[in-house]
Amino acid sequence: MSEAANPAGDDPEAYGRLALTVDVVLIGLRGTRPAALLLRRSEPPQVGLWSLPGGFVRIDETIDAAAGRVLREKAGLTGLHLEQLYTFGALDRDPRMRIVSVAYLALLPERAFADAARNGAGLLSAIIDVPWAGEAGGPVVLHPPEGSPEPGPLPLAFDHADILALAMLRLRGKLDYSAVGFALLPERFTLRQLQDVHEAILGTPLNKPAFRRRMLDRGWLEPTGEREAGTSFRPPELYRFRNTR
Amino acid sequence: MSEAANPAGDDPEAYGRLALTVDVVLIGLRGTRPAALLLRRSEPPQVGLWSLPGGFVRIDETIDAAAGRVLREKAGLTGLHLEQLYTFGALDRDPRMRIVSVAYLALLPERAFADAARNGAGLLSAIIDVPWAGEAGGPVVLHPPEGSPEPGPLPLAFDHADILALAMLRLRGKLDYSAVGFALLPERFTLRQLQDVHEAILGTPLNKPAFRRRMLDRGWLEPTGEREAGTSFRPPELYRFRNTR
DNA sequence: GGAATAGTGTCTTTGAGACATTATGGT
DNA sequence: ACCATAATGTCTCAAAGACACTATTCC
Repeated sequence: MSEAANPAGDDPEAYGRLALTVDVVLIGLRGTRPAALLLRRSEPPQVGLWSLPGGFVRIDETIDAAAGRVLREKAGLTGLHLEQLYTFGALDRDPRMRIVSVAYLALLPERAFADAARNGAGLLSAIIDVPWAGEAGGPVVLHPPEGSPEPGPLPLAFDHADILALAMLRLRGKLDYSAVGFALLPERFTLRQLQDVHEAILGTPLNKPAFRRRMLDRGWLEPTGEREAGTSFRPPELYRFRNTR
Repeated sequence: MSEAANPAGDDPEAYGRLALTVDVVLIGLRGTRPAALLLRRSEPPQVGLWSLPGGFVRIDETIDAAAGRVLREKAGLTGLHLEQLYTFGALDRDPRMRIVSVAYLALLPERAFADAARNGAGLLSAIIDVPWAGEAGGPVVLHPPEGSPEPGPLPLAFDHADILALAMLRLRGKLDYSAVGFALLPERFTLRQLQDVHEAILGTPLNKPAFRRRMLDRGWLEPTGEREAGTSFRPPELYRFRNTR
């Protein structure tokens, strides 16, 4: 901020205590559907509801670093696509105290997603159902994975449903002008897998030839010359994401 | 955030003191070029550099409300397009203390922009030159208005050049899939004015028939039936922005 | 050879750019 | 009548959708 006066002079303490946290939306794919990793709250408030992993921002770390730390501590993951989403600052978003939270989006390739769901301290994966035909991006509905004890849609704590909805919207919006799609795939992948990722996030089927043309014309894809093994049909070529820049 | 443990329990004070502010990028048009409203710093640190108007977020107001208050107190403006941009949290962005700042973008129609430049406490308008051919959006250069004492590019304080550059980038990105362009125009305007706005922000000339087709097909424009007065040629029709939703 | 999916060729449709032409108010 | 700009018609071109067809591997 940029007061002409010294901000240490007009004392910020006069404004009262305010805490800053980060909340991280971990998104990956469960087969052909988008999924998120969540924690089930075991303490009040909002016991039993599901929430995003998060933590306080320390005085000696950047907010980006805090998000990275949460990802490491809560999910045991590192080196992933991590981007800032939006900052949520409603007065009553947490009943305990005034908390402003910077939301982040983390994208997990299938392998990391499965690892985190297995090893992460209490992280559970839930299918994300986004019944959104229009641009608005309606309320997000979470379904527990197959064979889970809880049947219905999972209720989210605090304003985390808003955060998750925004994450999906952002993801959808950036999908075809940026390289986010690759962050959900392993290092080598087929064009069909890439198209599956796009279809899962957009929630709509895509035209195959047009999709191939677009992707190949982007110049982001590098053929490896190898082909996928273990198929009972013509094995597709494996591509690699070429990081221009 | 969403600790299973109570966040009041694992004490945020253990993490040290951290201040939260908002900084507002006020953007308008100076004739046919984008311009920003800035303050000249008169106290250390960074005396003489130019900065964005900003202020602390109070314990009892949302961050959106804080941005609105800054706009009102510093520029005497209200009821404008105001949207959150990004949150900046580098450790050394302010030498006095650890400050995390939520940046906002405010769009001013020509009239409000001129009023604020005249009446706002010390606000000065500067032409924004964005030498950005590619998507990256290079460093922003600020030129003082015509006939100003200072000649060269204006230096910005703290990380405000980054914030301004991001604001321009966001504006450019949202220009043709959202209605932000109208926020820089008066209530009634001609298609030529709208095209001028787009050209100023994109920094490139546009094709007239194509632009008209696109805008009219969007369904956002409502002809008023009136025409601009005082022209020495065929007077253009005035349109109004139709707020669907 | 059959099954199944990979990968491509081509026609059509849509939307944008280019450019010229017509329209209209003031002087 | 002339000027200046508004507003539109039309041709071309680029990109996407639709759909059919060929290619390749395993069995």
